[in-house]
Amino acid sequence: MDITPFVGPAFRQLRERANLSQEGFALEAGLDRTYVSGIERGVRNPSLKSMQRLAETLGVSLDKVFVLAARLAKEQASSRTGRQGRT
Amino acid sequence: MDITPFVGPAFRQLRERANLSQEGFALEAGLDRTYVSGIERGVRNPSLKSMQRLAETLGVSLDKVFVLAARLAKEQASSRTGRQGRT
DNA sequence: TTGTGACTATTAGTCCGTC
DNA sequence: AGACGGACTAATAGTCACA
Repeated sequence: MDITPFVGPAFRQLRERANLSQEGFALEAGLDRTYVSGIERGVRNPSLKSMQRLAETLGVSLDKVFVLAARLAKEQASSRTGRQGRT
Repeated sequence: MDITPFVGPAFRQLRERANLSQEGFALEAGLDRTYVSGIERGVRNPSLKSMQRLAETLGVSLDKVFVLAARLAKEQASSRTGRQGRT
């Protein structure tokens, strides 16, 4: 299962949970706002270190981001087959 | 916690568990052997897609690689404090 | 069977802006 | 507040000869 399209959305969800704007988030992480935008939309292919920086800024361990991404991937897969995910 | 130095070793551990040589593994993944070597040793900073490709070749989801990496990071941290990890 | 330095082509990541 | 584009520089992808 390819979870790469869901890593960006996972970051976005965590950022929104933390009540950060994209720009504020990017600034804190020391990255460009347009780049973070691209990552969240899944159109960029970030490096390991970039993702680590983003995770660190959000105060979560990187593996949790990927676990969330995997969950999002499964939710979308099951929504297409009508199966119910975590409520 | 920065788990980036443990992502490469996590890949290595999974590869060895699968009884693959670095060369055979690289070949299957369609990558250069020396490139895989660099990733496993943690001297490379691979992109999300590169890691996805490696995980796919190993037949595991990417989040599991990161969970393993996080476990390795914790094990090393606790080994320095004398605490015992998973046996 | 793997590690390493050096290399080029490609992409990550920045900075300017508009919508 | 965020999507999106162009042009740019720094870093990575991917390869090789050799240890």
